[in-house]
Amino acid sequence: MHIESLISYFDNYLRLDEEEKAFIRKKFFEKQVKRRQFILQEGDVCRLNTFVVAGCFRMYMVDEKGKEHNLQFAIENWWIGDIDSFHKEKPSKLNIEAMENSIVLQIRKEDQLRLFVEHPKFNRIFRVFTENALISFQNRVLQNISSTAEERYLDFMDRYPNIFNRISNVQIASYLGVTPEFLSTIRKKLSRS
Amino acid sequence: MHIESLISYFDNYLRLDEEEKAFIRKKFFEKQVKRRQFILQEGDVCRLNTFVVAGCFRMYMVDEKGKEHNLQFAIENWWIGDIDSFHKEKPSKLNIEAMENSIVLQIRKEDQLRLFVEHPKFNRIFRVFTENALISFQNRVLQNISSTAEERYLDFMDRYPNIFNRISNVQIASYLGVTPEFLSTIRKKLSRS
DNA sequence: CAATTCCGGTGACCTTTGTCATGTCATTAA
DNA sequence: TTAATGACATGACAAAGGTCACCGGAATTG
Repeated sequence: MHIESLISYFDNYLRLDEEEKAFIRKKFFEKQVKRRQFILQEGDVCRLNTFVVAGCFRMYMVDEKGKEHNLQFAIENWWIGDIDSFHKEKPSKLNIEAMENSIVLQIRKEDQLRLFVEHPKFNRIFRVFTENALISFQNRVLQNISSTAEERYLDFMDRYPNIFNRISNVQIASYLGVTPEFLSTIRKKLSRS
Repeated sequence: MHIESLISYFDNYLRLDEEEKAFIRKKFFEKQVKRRQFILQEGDVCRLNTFVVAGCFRMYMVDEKGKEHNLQFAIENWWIGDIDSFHKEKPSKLNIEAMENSIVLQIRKEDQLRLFVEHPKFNRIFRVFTENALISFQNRVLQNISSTAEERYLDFMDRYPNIFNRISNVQIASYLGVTPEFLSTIRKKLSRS
């Protein structure tokens, strides 16, 4: 049922023919993920590419002090996975955890490669996804080295209202690279303006 | 002459046939860039994808206070360009400047798209480039939100010795997101260990 | 429903990093 | 060769952000 959401999603980029749709229906499989469950844990190889149909995820790294650093979130119509581990088949240093009960569609690496070979249209579509992700991360790096934490917080609020409104401040602080206490200070200052 | 470097470079990824090589020779053109010259300036649309044959470049943004923030460097065998401007044909907010006399090979967007359509092997090769770039930026974001400036400086030194040894500390500081004065403090501390 | 966990805020104190002015030396330009 | 510019370091002072302990309330779990 949810597979049609994914087909719709691809159709927004490039119209799919029946053979392409059949391939999608055949190779993607649906999974229910409960809150606090993982679809990737550090040390494991990331063998699946994941499309979020419903719910919210965070991909994070735990540093040597045990502190968690959120690299990215993913909500409906977003893809998530550790592409480094996925393509190089090496153990991931990242974790992907459901922040609420979620539904995803997943495809194995070998099936995704078949998809690209047998249906080159997907090669193009996925390259656009990767490019868009790269652009986002470049902007994020620039922002991290040129803006204050307050500016980054306001920008996050503006840019991702659908995420901002459903995750806790602790998670936002981790994503921005500040402590929850400091974020609280920022919020207090902003509420006075 | 330098075009053969590029062909060699591609050959490391996937063996090229004669037709593919002919296309490369035909569509890429060489350019000499003097130190302090730009191959992209903010406000212009980035219409060229650039491969560095010799030399060193930096891609940076100037913030509203006039401060320059280095997003990335590029030396021999690296690609550089503002992919956001390149693909969406919108004015760039970035500048790409030669840090020393350099030689590059460049291809226009429409030729690159022809390359992908007529020679799908390049679609795959460039997707690998984009994925590798994305992985680098993800790691950089993680590092920026979880490490001290000192740790980032040491990592930069280890990871990019070929860049580290040919650019000034002012440029490194800008890339790391710290002031030159603070970097000087870090270096002093390190030289005492 | 009770116990536990998590979230959000607070405050004292500390560390990291920034600002600004200054001086010296190296490099570049005229 | 000289003048100008840029790089690098320094130090006093300031700002941004972190640490730690604590408290109250909301959400989650059993």
